[in-house]
Amino acid sequence: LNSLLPESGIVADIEVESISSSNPDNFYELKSQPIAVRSSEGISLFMVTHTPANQQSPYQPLSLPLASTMSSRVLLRQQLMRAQAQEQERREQQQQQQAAQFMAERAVSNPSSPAISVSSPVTRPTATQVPMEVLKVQTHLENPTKYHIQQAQRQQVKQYLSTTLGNKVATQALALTHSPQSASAPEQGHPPGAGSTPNSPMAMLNIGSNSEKEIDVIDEIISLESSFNDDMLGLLDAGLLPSTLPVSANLLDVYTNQGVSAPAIAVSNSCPADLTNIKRELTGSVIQHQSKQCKLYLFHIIVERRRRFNINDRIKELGTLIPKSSDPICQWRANQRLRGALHSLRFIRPQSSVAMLSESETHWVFFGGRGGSVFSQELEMQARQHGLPVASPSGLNMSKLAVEIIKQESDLKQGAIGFLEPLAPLGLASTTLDLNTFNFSDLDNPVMTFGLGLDPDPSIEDILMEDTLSPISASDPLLSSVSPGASKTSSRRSSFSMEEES
Amino acid sequence: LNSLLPESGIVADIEVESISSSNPDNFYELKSQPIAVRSSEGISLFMVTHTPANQQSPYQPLSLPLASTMSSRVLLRQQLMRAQAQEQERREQQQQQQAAQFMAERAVSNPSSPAISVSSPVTRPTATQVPMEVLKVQTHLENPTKYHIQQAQRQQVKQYLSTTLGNKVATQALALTHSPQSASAPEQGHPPGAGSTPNSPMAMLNIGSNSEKEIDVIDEIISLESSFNDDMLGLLDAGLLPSTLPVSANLLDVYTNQGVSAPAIAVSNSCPADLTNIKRELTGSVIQHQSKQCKLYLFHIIVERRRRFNINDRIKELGTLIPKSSDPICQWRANQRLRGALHSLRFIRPQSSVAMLSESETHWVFFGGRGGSVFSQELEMQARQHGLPVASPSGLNMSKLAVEIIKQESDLKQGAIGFLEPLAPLGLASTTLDLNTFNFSDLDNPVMTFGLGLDPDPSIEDILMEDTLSPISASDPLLSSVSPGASKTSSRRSSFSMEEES
DNA sequence: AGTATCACGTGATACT
DNA sequence: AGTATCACGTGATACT
Repeated sequence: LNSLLPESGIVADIEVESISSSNPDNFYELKSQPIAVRSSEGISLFMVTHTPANQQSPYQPLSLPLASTMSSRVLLRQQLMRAQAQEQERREQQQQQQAAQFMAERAVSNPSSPAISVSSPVTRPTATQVPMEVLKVQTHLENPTKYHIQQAQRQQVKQYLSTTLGNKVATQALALTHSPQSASAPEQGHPPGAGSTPNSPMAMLNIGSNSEKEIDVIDEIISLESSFNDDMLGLLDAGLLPSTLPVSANLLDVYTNQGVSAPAIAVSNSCPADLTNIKRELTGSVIQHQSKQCKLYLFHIIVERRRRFNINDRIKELGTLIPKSSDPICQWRANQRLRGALHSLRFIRPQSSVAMLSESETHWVFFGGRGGSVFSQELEMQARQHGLPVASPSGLNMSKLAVEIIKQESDLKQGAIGFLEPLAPLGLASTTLDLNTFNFSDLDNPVMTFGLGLDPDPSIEDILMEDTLSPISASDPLLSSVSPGASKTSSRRSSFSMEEES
Repeated sequence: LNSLLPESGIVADIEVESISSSNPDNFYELKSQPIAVRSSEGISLFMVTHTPANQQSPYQPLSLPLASTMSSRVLLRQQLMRAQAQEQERREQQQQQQAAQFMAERAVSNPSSPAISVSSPVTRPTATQVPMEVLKVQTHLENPTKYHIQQAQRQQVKQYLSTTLGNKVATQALALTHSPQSASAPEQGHPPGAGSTPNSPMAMLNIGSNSEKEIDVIDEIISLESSFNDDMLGLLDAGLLPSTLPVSANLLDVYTNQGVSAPAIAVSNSCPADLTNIKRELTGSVIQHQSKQCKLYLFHIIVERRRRFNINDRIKELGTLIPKSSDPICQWRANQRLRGALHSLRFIRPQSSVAMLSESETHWVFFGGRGGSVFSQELEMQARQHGLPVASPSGLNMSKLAVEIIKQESDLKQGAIGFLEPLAPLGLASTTLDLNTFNFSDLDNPVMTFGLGLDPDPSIEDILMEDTLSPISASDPLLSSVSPGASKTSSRRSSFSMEEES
């Protein structure tokens, strides 16, 4: 049985592939596969390893006559897809054999036997063969994308199938893919996603926790990963690389900001499993086609994918930091997350103008505080009581973030004057302002202004709800010619400054 | 002369094209053009307007035999490029004629006559023909991308050339492209970017300020924009569409958040000019090839482009809100901007745990404040003075963001207790804490804990400098097989929790 | 050459 | 059908 493990691991992967490929709302990685399967009879492009010295592209495009209008990466991709298709066909045959073998060996207690139907990609089995509970996903992501959910579904189906076909396969697949269910015992055979600490962020930390037990499984991982590498080719079938465990540990570090910070906040995780998965898909079948270009090509894809994940995870994390609106839909989109973060940062800290002011010649004292809050209301009231000049530009009302006090003389009278807490990170905080004892008349020639180009301060609720960022519509000038009959009326009011022309 | 204007506008555009295409570090839009020019002798694909009922793609791919492995959009793009190439050739001939005409009409006072060399794309003129001052860019973007700078360069070169060839062309080009120099009089003929309020954000508001004078120029814009539209085909050469000015006004509104907020902060502007430019490039030459698919195709490109710009602009804006590090390089990358924003938001507002706590059964009082600041130090000192239990988990020291006080009884003794300013936006602020009068012994059974899953609080300087986000390197597990001989030693220390297995 | 960044166009998909 | 969103792979490019 142990000798079958490498193959059985691949079989489990393929089974999920064939399930979801027959599913009408299937998944990203599949989009290239129907083409790839057919490409064996269509156009056939082979990679030329002795490329000419065309230095324009870093990937050194092939010099086939057809390639004059096609990029080198297109060729590389086609070639990868073709190799994948062949590999897929080969493994499908193997899998059918093996599925039959399993069925013969074990008495099948489950009447909806998934192992059979799954192995035939021609029919449309989907939900009828796999119980619906398996497709229910519990994730610790706050706003999971459909992408994420589908990935979780894939893994759950994978585990479900593996509990039927064999436990070793299951643990292998889960040790790779960060599934929270890897902590719950897979031997029980019940569909996952039922209980077992679903939302706990600690679930993420269980990755590879059982890895000591799965040396044989890790061997397969190594073979898949190192099949991608020229220099490790000699070790491919040996299965005794010593640096396996640190590699798995690193995979955790990467997605938790190296453990330095934020253990409780949603660890960046939108698609970490896919990185490994897709790499396996990309690399598992091209062992025999390795070259320098191919390596660069795959490296670039992986690196760029990682960059995207980093950015997206950070945007999602920003979404968790801004105050929640009543409508959860508002935080799903990246633009709205960023918008909320911008607003939150803006009314708390008066951004660049502070740094600018602190470096200027005149002595500025800047009181930060949120408009509408106790501080700014109090400051405004005191300012008015003392008859200070209050500049309130049109469109800006008194509920502003910042209150500036310009003192014409060089220094302030000693007292409890200083910067409020929000300015502390700028290194500008000295003492805490005590409103009870502070008196504006202690300053010589104070001048108080409001606004200074800061935002008006509607409630954060309004900011998140209203769409201040001009959703693309027919009134958009860029699209007005595309979608006719719009923006004729409402947008005319917005005037630009005509007074500028000299 | 007036009848020549539409052509001269195109000529100015082409001149910049040919300059930058001969420049080794040239520009994005050019990448497709060498192929397009050559495609007239290479593969020739024609668009079939009576597409079959292949409903898989929303763009209805063509049913050519070759198209089986190629996507519909690839075909659309190739066809667009081909049309562009033909248009380009036609305009180049026209331009050469016109340049000669201009040279014959006027005495050329400038010895480095750019009009001639520029019109021949074969040679390598670049900096020798155009004075270096023209290539110096002054932008109001705080962290301009190279993309932005090159765009500004293009426009400055465009204006420089137009001051030699004719003023009308200059004003037309600038009215389209948001250049800050549009306010300074282009008639003076000196290279732009010298003085004239370079960094003022008000410069952005001058877009289209001279538009009243340029009705004839706007005609050309209309013809370019509406050539993209089926329904406006009848008006194409008429040049009397009434809704022109609102469209230009809208273009401003779109990129200033509809004028509601943030007039002084860097208005989102990374590439607004390009939207118009590229659309002109895309559409100017495909007048005769319009169809439903083509419209959808271009619409999708524009919409997606806009989404990208929105996200990027917001990320850039976030970069202006976080405290400046001494090294300006740190803020250039999107990931670091987001990282800084995350950190800034995190230590000011204790994110979701606050909302969670406020809704819980037990009564929590939460004091926000930055670690190391006066408040938290003071709170810590007082807590220790009163012998309160202080929980300080390993790895977390006292300079933490949050200080929690759990009161076991239902309500607090009345006093000056409340939430600090940073929590006001959550609606949790009641009164201001006065440290001078507040006494911890006023609370019944207070328990003080630090941490609560909040970040350790290094200085913002450290956060921005250090790369806590695991830059992609050879030690990356995903890449370890690609780049051999790394991550053997250092990453082994990071352990995962082995205690989980039951 | 290794390790990144960015803008881009593309296909799939969601919500009216 | 109109108007969006997202993840993706790709080419160009930057910095060692």
